[in-house]
Amino acid sequence: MNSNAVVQPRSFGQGEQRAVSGRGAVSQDRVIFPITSLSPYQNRWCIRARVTQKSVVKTWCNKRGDGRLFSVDLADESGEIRATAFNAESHCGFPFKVYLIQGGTIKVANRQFTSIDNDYELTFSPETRVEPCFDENVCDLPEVSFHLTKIKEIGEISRDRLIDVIGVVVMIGPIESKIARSTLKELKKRDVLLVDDSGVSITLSLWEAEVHKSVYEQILNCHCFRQKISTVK
DNA sequence: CCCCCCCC
Repeated sequence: MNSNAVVQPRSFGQGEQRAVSGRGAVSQDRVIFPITSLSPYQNRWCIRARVTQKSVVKTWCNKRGDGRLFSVDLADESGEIRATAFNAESHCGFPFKVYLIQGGTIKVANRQFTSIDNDYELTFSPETRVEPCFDENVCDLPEVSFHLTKIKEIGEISRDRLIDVIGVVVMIGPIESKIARSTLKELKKRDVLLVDDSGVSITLSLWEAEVHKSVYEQILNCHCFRQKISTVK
């Protein structure tokens, strides 16, 4: 995969302006749609959103093909949406700032891979345009928002949903070495015990690079964790 | 179009 092939989405042209329809916020001559109003049936929209999370650029190779992708979580006053850019649209220099984003495909989100509370997600296309937003009121836009699940309620949530948990690390296990059954690869594993104000504890398993994250070593400090549910013991 | 997340 050649990183030189990475292309920035086109910015709005200088003289290119949209007619203002008379309702909704307006930013840099664009009518702004709330993130929660986006759906597959809505094809003319522009959102004004803050980047609250971003992934590393990931490459994949499987029987369906290969490529690279990058995803960001976007938030405005109405809510959040996950956005993914593939191949030519993927670019890694997306700082945690506010952008006007227009164009792309809205599809049904897979809740297995995001805790964002939105039925849809956005896929960047060659038509997607991204422009830094310079409005004064962008400071009103939310930063990361967690949708917290109480540890006591984790058992009631369907398997394989990604959830947010806030808790205290009360016990840290040793770093262990395991052999993956499928690949026979050696894996580092560490269990920590997490407790919250619902009075219940749960084991949080850390793998590989996660094992070394110092955030888990601060016993009795409070942190937010965005984790996937697997087997509940 | 990713979407793997492993061990006991």
